[in-house]
Amino acid sequence: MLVQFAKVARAMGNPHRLNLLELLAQGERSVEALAEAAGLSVANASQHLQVLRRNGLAVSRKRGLHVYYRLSGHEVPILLAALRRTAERHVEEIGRLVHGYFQARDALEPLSRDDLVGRLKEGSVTLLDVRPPEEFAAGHLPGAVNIPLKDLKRRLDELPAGTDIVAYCRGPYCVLAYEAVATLRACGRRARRMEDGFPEWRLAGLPVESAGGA
Amino acid sequence: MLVQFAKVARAMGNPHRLNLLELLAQGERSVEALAEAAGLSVANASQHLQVLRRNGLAVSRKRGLHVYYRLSGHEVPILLAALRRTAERHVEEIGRLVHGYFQARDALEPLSRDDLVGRLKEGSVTLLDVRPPEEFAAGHLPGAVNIPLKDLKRRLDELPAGTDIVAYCRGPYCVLAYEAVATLRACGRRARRMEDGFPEWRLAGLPVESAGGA
DNA sequence: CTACTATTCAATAAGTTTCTTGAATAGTGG
DNA sequence: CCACTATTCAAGAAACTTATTGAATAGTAG
Repeated sequence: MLVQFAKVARAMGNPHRLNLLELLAQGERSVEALAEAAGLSVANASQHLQVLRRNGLAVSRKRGLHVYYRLSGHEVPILLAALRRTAERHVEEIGRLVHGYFQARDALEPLSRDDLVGRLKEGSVTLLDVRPPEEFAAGHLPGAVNIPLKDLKRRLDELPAGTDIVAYCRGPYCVLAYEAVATLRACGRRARRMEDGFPEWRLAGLPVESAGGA
Repeated sequence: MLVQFAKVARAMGNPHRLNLLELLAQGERSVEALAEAAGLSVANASQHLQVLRRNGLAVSRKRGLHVYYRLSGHEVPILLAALRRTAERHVEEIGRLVHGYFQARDALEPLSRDDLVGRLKEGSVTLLDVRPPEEFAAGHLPGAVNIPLKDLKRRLDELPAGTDIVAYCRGPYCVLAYEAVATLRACGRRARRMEDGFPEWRLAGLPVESAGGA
């Protein structure tokens, strides 16, 4: 029994595979797209993905030429979150990183999911998704505007002037939203970041919109 | 960042270390005791424990000649539980085991923690802890009687005759309570098992009694 | 100070993981 | 059926993990 559990843990015990899992948490993608996004050779990405599949963390389906991978179920992001939380709390090396780089930016007034839901109902905020368009297309928060971080300065006028802006990205270890809020404030806008990212939102069972219409 | 997370995952990626973690979830213990319980040489156990410590999963303190290890915090059992749940759901090999050996025994009427709390208030059950005395001493459910599985037949008369017996052990993957219920029923007693074990009970913040008086 | 114990350290041999490379497979469009 | 593409497979070199051994360290009791 423990041997099997250890195999699953070991499947997560490689940074590239963790990276692939976080990418898969954004939605289904082909091997090629994943390899590209993770900065791996296709053969290598394929091998890592097979490890994830063999250990029940991901599943794949073939559609035409492409093989699409996705996470095998809801438990996987929960497991990833538990791993993050444990690692964060206990490894000093990580502790220093989190409380240096990230906590320095905590002044950016994180807004919890619940608070955000309330403010969206009031209509008092503009929701900004700063992830790349592919990820936005795969799924996003209802009503969100997509401006990838790198285009933000250029496309600033697409954001209504009067309202507060709430930015979100991939999750607690993604820096996109932090950068976006910093940028927006530098441009004189009132901006905050959402505490979590898209995967956590979906995980919480909250409504999601996607490009395909579904 | 991902590199650090991967290290933590990898620290759990060995069956002996998972076993040590489950033992540590029972309470603090010396290297020697852990080595003995896990069936490892002392040097080997020491090395595995150091891996756990280096990755923030366990901490140690020296008291006299002995070094005592324990889990580093609440997040660790949560992480272990998440790992179990994921592995259980998705690895077919485990699936077969769970639905063979364990589910065959599911007729042993598992009682949830909440139901148990209710029945304890009514006073309609005898609570039986079938773990070894050391683990019982380190902490147990309030009011529980400790009869290790191997002594159960011999000490049957210590259990009051009229009431239902609810047996518990180390947790969902521990077989002690299953065996105990089977044994008790074979002896004509009305017995059920508690769904989880002692670590889960403590994790849920429910009251715990221990030998030292604390 | 000496004998003794619990734990850790260091070295090594066997096994596993990882990345790279190039070839094999399977599905598509003409 | 052919050329083409996406993915997987296979083999090999380098880097890591693991269990075992025996020696080193640090604390206790006499």
